[in-house]
Amino acid sequence: MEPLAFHHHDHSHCEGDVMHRAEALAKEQGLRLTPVRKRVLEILLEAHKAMGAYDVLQRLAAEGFGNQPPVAYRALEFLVEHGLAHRIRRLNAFTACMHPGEAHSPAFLICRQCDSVAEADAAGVRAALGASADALGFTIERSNIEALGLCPACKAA
Amino acid sequence: MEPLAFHHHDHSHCEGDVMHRAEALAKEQGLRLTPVRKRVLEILLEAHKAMGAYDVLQRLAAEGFGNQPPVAYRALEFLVEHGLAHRIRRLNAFTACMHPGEAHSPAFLICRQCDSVAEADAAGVRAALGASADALGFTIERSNIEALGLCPACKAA
DNA sequence: GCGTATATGTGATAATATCACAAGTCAAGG
DNA sequence: CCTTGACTTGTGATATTATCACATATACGC
Ligand SMILES: [Zn+2]
Ligand SMILES: [Zn+2]
Ligand SMILES: [Zn+2]
Ligand SMILES: [Zn+2]
Repeated sequence: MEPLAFHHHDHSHCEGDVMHRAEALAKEQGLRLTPVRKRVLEILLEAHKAMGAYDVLQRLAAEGFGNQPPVAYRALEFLVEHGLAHRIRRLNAFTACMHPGEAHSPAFLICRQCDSVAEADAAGVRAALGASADALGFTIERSNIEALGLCPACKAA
Repeated sequence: MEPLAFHHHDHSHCEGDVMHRAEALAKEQGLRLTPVRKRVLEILLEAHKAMGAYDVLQRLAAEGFGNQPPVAYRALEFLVEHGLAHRIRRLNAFTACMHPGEAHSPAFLICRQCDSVAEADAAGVRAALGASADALGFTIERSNIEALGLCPACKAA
């Protein structure tokens, strides 16, 4: 898992690459990556940052899709459900997954200055959390791990 | 840090105990634990689970306090700000801190069945998260760590 | 093609959160 | 005592986020 967000990279390439993997994944798992869903994923990838459902909706409406909230929420829900996007609760927002297919429950690093969001490796974090939960007899099914702070770029400035 | 929530305990005692510590803490730090703020903390302690701002507001209104959202939100914000309560983003809700004073950035274990919320020790989790962030040059200022799953009681049933 | 499950469009509404401004409280300092 | 300024609360309005209900359309298995 590479930490794309905080390093310079050919973004158009990363867009295409992730999109390509997402489509392959959908085919492989028999998911229906319909036009709306695909477009929402593209929008998230283009933005390369967390977007609110209504921001996404605005883009969709401008392109001739429905303009009611459920249109955006349903597509986003689908993407999150199938690991193609993530929900950032701290921001009431969504972001494309940069590592579709690689089973992961990432941690999110959110820059309070520039609003960029990076997926960090959370294997160690999950292990520690699991240990704490075990000690209490609690069984974890899902988890949200989000950190707010300053990204390298904003720290420099 | 004891995991109160998932074990039987004399709840009225725990209420009084935590409240007592919170008041001592407020005095010590020159915080103004006004009637509304104190009452909100009591309400959260009585409930012993996460409550939405509007649930709290309803209780306040019934007791003669203001009945507009800012009344609840301001008190809750104050409590969170000063470590007397926590915000559970996954639930859009708030819960009293069971360990006021003890500096901690806890992890929350949320039962999807009975909605109980426990604060788990997150020292190890924070360390792991910090390491992941360091590797990306990201500086963490705050973090939310929330896990959804089944508590011991609901697992048994 | 037909029937069924799934997906989308659309209007309405619910739930959550913030803004703006007036009025009240409180603790110094003069 | 009175003024002043910081903080707190009350209140109405509004913004933002999310879901419901139901009709229509599309895709898929047969
Ligand atoms: Zn991801
Ligand atoms: Zn930044
Ligand atoms: Zn706590
Ligand atoms: Zn439970």
